[in-house]
Amino acid sequence: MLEQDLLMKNDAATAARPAEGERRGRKASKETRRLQLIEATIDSLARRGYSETTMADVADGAGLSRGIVNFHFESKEKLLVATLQHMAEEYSAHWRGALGKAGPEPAARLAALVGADFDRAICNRRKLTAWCAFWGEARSRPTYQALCGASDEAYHEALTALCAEMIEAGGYALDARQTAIAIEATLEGLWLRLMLRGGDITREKAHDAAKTMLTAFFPRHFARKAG
Amino acid sequence: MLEQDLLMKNDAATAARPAEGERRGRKASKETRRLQLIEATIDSLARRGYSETTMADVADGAGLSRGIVNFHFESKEKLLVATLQHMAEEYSAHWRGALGKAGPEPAARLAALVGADFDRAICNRRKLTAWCAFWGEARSRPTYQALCGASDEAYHEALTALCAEMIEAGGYALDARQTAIAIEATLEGLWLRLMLRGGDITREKAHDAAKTMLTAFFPRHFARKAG
DNA sequence: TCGTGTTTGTTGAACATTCATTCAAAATGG
DNA sequence: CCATTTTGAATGAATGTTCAACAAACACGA
Repeated sequence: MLEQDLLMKNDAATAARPAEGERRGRKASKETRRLQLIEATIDSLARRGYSETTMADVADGAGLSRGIVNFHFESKEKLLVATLQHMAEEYSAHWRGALGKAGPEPAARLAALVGADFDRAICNRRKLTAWCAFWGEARSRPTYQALCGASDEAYHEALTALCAEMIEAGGYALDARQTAIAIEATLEGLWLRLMLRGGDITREKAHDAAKTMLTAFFPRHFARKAG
Repeated sequence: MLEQDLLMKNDAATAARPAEGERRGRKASKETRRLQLIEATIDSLARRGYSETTMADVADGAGLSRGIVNFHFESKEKLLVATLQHMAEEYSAHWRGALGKAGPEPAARLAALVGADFDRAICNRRKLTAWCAFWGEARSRPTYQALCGASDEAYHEALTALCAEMIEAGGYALDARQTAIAIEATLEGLWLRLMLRGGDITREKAHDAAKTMLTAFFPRHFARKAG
């Protein structure tokens, strides 16, 4: 309930905000400060992990005083929920944008969808670590689980539809749903690998592995090239 | 939710009870008690998550007093490291065992390796949740990162070698290393999905998705079948 | 078998620390 | 001058660790 209200507010503010008025009015200031604290929270999650992220560290990271977080967010729990919500919205907007820019060809759209996951803006150590921190706590916190799942719901639909198109167009002997699940799992798994051993594998190599898999599934649409 | 809680409770009860007629109370050997506490730790991680796992909860879960953990393990940190180590060793022994039982055929060995990941003994909610809890903290704790990575090192080697055999035998236009990375990522991603939305997908369906992916990579070795 | 001293394992309360939260007071801006 | 925002110290709760006391197993001589 409350999370939804916050979500609506964020969306409304973002949508209604003119390109000019950044710091005019109390509301804009308030939203700016909230974003600043959310960014500091992501920093802290990435630097210290979930269990060692403290209100004091977030406040320090934002260069503000200790009590400020409880003023803008009611509690630590709500700050973290807002942070996860922010990341989920950013992720969702990102792949939707990538899909919007792609042409009508299913193969190109699929490549765009997969490529979006490896964009610098989304796929960097800071964000991946924060995501993984939330995943680690998701099982025991229904709110996190719902937020992680909600954004993927639409993603799963879009990907399944694309796979179905590809299968029909190319005459592949594949099950669309299972193929979509496998692709999604591979993408998440590659994120996990990038997170757990950033030195071992680069973003580009992970993207290459993802493209290799796409080629394996849809050889008639994607050209095979050496890694 | 309710089912999950019940499942967790059952698991906890199992761990706290004398498993397989092992001796409890005073006569329990040092190693037995350590294992008992490690199991209670996995229970607590699965039930409450990493950040809310406390020494008191572990001790209660094991049916022992508060100070006992600091006697057998020096500190909370060392208890958690020992727990992760225990899980890593169990995982390693499991896939090595599966590989040992498989015949000499590369395809059968590959199927066995992949199938091991979806065995009940390894792939259950309790263990997956505990793994994910550690993953969430791994980035900010080098010790965890090393322990997570160490077990996968050998796995990666074995899988890459198998892929190379398959590629040569079947004349596939694939890069062994990249294929291995993609397969590993898919398996980990499927684990993650099972963890994050256990109600949405079953262990069997995840295994099917993995087999679908194997078939896509090596169509001449694995028969294509629906479902 | 018994008695006795020693080692080992266990308990639970006390302690110190960390941390989220509260709030009165101060600062800021319209 | 009023409403809003920010500060920072105080507060109280939670939690990891320590430790003195206690109990069980053990060793060993009689």
